[in-house]
Amino acid sequence: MKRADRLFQIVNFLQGRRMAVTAERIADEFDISIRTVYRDIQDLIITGVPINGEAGVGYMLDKSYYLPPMTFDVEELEVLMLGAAMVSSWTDTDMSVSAQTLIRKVRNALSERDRETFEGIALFAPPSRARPPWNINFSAIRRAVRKKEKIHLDYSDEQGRSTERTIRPLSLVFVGPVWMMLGWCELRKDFRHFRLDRVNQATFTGEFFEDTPETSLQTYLDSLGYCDGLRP
Amino acid sequence: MKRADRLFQIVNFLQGRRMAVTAERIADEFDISIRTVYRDIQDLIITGVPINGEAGVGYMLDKSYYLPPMTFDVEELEVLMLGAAMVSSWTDTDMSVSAQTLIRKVRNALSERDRETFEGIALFAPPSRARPPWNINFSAIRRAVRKKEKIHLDYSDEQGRSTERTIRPLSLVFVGPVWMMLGWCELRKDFRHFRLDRVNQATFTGEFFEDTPETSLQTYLDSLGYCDGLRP
DNA sequence: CACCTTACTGACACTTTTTGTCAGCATGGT
DNA sequence: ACCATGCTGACAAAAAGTGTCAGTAAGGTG
Repeated sequence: MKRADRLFQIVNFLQGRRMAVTAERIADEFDISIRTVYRDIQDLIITGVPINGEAGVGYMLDKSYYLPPMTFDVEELEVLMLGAAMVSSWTDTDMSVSAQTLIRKVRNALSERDRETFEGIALFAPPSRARPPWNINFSAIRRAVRKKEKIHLDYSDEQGRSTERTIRPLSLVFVGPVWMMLGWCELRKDFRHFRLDRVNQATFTGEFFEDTPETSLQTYLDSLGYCDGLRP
Repeated sequence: MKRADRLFQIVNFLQGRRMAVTAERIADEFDISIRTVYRDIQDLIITGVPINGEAGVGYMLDKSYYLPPMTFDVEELEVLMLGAAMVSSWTDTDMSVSAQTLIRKVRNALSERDRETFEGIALFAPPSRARPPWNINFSAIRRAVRKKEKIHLDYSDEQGRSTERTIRPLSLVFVGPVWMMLGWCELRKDFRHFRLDRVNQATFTGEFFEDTPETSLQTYLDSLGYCDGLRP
């Protein structure tokens, strides 16, 4: 079991470094010889962990997230499947594709018999009627949230008046059939939310922001007393 | 690597048998000695796989689903988190709890740095307004779908007329803010769907059904030309 | 180009882990 | 009481993992 453990740890070690790591560094870390590192890495790759090695550089893990072996009960796995199906129905094409991939991956990991259990638990009528169409890239917004990149918005308010402002995107909020972006508005100096279907144009500024005590998502949540576990 | 592989396979082997399996049976299957089986099982348990052994009986895996180590890209993991959050907001309490558990499990499995990436991607306003409340147990219906147990329904149709019928539950369908149950109606001898918020009473009959070519979910889907990947 | 760094491979002796065998105890079911 | 089975300890044999060394290939840099 010693080796198996080490293999997990190596993945963990590689994960969360944006620079390449040399075999020597790994050997030092785990107190093993470089030769053994090469052997370990090879076995990891065989197992399907997406590690890339380059001579003269080192090792890098593909920007991917490694989950160790886990067990779920029926309900949890059902949530996973249901959730992915819902996402597939209610977001944009890019994400829908990812949702399908996720579902396929997980299904394939189950034994034949278990797969049947999750057959047809839930279907989703496409929300084409109810959902107002938006014309900005959903995926791009999620990326901006992750990277904390400011967005310049051309937005129509309830009265149809068009305004422009720069906001710090903090989160996406799904309220009915409508997606909204929650952000800190630099114009109003306050939290605001923007319906995606009312955004005329979104420009990604390439400017990044840091959370401050006044502008952080946490602050907003606290101000709502939003502690009921609805946060992902 | 041989042993690590076998450990996975043993879990796979245990999974999907409702009767207990003896160590001897496992030893035969993998062509190893019984002693080794005991050692393997112990290591699996240490790793967290929920295996129960009883003297005089054999081994049983808790009704749980084991996922081998997997890698996801950002998008896929985001779908998982988003989906679970959506399920948490839009289904009943039981399932909401499972959704929270799922989210917690996955978050814990990620490295500290990665966790931040998935902070606050999406929030969900509780759908209390839009969603008509239902008074039957969502979880129980899902169980009936899984077990293929007939349900006796007291249902109010669009005109408010109350009818009773026995149906074979096939799937749950989420159409807007509304959940519906898709089933084969034994009264009408056809597929029908029933809004959960219009169900007055549901009785689980304890009677089970087998899919037939005429009454299967697949048949229904085929009749719709429903092949756009929206199925979980 | 020369030179350095690093990934990668093969071979072989050495070390550690895994395995099978055997012997015995504990427990659940009949 | 008896059987089937889980579970543990000990020890030698088998297998897998490891370090060392020697060498090749592929990036990067001056």
